[in-house]
Amino acid sequence: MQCSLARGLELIGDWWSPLLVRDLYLGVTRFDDLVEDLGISRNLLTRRLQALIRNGVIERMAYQSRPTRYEYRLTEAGRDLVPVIMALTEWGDRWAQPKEGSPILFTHKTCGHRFRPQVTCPECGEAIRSDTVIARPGPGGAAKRGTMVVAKRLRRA
Amino acid sequence: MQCSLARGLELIGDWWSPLLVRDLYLGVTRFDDLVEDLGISRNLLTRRLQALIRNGVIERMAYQSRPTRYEYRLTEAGRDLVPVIMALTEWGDRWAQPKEGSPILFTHKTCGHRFRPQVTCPECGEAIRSDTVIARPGPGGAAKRGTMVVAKRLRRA
DNA sequence: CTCGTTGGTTCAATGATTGAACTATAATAA
DNA sequence: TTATTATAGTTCAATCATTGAACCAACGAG
Repeated sequence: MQCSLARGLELIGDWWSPLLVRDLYLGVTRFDDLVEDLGISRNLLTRRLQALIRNGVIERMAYQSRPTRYEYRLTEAGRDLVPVIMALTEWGDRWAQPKEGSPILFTHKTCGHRFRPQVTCPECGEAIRSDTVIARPGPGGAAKRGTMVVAKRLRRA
Repeated sequence: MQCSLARGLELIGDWWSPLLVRDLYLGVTRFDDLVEDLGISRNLLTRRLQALIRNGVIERMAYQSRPTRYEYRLTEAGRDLVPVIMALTEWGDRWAQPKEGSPILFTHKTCGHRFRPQVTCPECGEAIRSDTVIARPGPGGAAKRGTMVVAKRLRRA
């Protein structure tokens, strides 16, 4: 597919990948811990980890030898994905919150405040909303699968 | 599952839902247009749309009668998801870009600038990074499926 | 020399997804 | 009148992904 979203989803667009990235970020980095934490079946975990490695989001490293044991780490691309996942978590928190309250809270080291992640425009610093953004086709925009109708419509608008 | 991310993913955590939300946002709102644009099979589109309606992300509205024809619209929850999807698109653009360049560009109506969506801390306005955030369990944090190990680890840290 | 720990693999059963063909309603054109 | 087109789906068989449970292998500790 042509669009950045679809290509992003090709890398991490299944049910488990975002949860795996979150767990690795939070320090749950070993096979058996991931199985226990997420309740994912072991063979699927193997496949998902391999796919994420292929896609450059995580890497597998030995943390000891004799016997060799491995853990999984986020790559730069993986770490770069973490804020996006936090924004999604925040959305989940707003629209699908359990009665007990937020299961997770974020604190920003830099400023020391507890905060809720927000997607903003870096030019003016304001939070963006669906009705304050105009989307237009870029140099790579084409009418392929995933943007057949969208590409036409963006060009018209 | 307990965590906000997992509950968010329960609402839109499959391959097609983010693409559907994006298309609805961009004005591709009709069944046949969605099929054409995304190349999704028709029966699956039916099921995904129904699921998104059940989950409160979109709604189905007649846009004409004789014959009655329907289109799909984002609800408030759906519109609130759009910035998150833009952030994910931006990530896809950074890490899985095609040689042709960005397929899509965003302009902020409010300030008039072309921009790349960024996830920030609203307290200090800075972009957040995986290493400048501390995650801690909130009032609803519990050691259930999806946070078995994570909950323990967060409490310790 | 057996047990526990870690990091997997294998396999059968189930569920999701695909692709193609088909249906229904009404407006419009010949 | 009848044929055609547009929209919004449904149905069905085949394939693919996911689940759950059991099994395997390397090594260290008791």
